[in-house]
Amino acid sequence: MKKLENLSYDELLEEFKTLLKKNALKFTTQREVILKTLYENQNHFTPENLYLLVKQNYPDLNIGITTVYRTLNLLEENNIASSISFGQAGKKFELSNRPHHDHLICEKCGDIVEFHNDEIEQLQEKIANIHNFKLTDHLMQLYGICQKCQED
Amino acid sequence: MKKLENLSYDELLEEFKTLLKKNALKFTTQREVILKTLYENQNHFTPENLYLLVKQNYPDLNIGITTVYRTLNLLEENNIASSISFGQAGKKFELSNRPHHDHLICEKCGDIVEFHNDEIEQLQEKIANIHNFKLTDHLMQLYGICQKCQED
DNA sequence: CTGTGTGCAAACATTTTGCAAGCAG
DNA sequence: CTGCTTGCAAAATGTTTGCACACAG
Repeated sequence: MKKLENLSYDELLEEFKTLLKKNALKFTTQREVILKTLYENQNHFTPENLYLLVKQNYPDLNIGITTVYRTLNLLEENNIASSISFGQAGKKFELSNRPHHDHLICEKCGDIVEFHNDEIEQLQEKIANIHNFKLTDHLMQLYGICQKCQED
Repeated sequence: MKKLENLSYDELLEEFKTLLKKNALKFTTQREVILKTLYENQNHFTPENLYLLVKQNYPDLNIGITTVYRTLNLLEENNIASSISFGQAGKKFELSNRPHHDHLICEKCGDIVEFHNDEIEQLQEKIANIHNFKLTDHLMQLYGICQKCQED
């Protein structure tokens, strides 16, 4: 699997075009706009949110939410985007070009600190191997009280 | 928050009854049967799966899936059960009386393997310390493809 | 030109809500 | 008795599919 971390928009776009060509799929305005919107707003989007933002930013392009779903699934299947599940609240998607990180979350003030720890990631691989899983992703969130809130 | 790890069924039931009494809620056959079925099948259930199993095990009790949803939410709100999200595939629930563990989840078939790794938990503590957080909890889910699905 | 992509509406799947009847306390 | 609880049906929510027209290659 190709590593997409830290790609610029143009590089990401090339990646997307290559993938489309390889599968005899077509490069359309809708697909381009969705990728661009995801890139320009380094955020986690629900399909609905993304749909509304695209509609707002490109009012002349009469995009349908169906296309947003189809494109997000296409991007995810090809590892250009990834999603996190939220129960019946649905999924949130983000591009795969950001460096990997996990979250340390303060339960009192909601502050989020990003961190990365290779040692843990290696142990996670090891655990997956033991169970014969091919690891594709992980979610690690540590909950606690930050220093500031401990002092209050 | 009360610690429910390793409680027997009777203790769990007492916990549940106390909770119901405290909130002027009623102890019904349906609620008892749902708790019991969760306990006797130390498994992760979707509401649908649990509903079908209860129907099968108690054919005389004409239970509705609505009640299963309502009871699972009640149990979760009161920390007697907890759930994991699966995008549009919904949630899976398990009782909270079991020793701490994390989850390895197959993205294709939804199968869940439990694991526990002290080394990782110690590293998590260390990370929290570096950022001056007092750790209270964590969520760690590894996503991958299980051996069976890799073969397909 | 050919066949993929699109938007729309309808279908689906999962979960929640409104309601009248049932039953625990 | 009182009012919480239940099952049913309908609604709500989120996502996918069928179709005829549009358009990229």
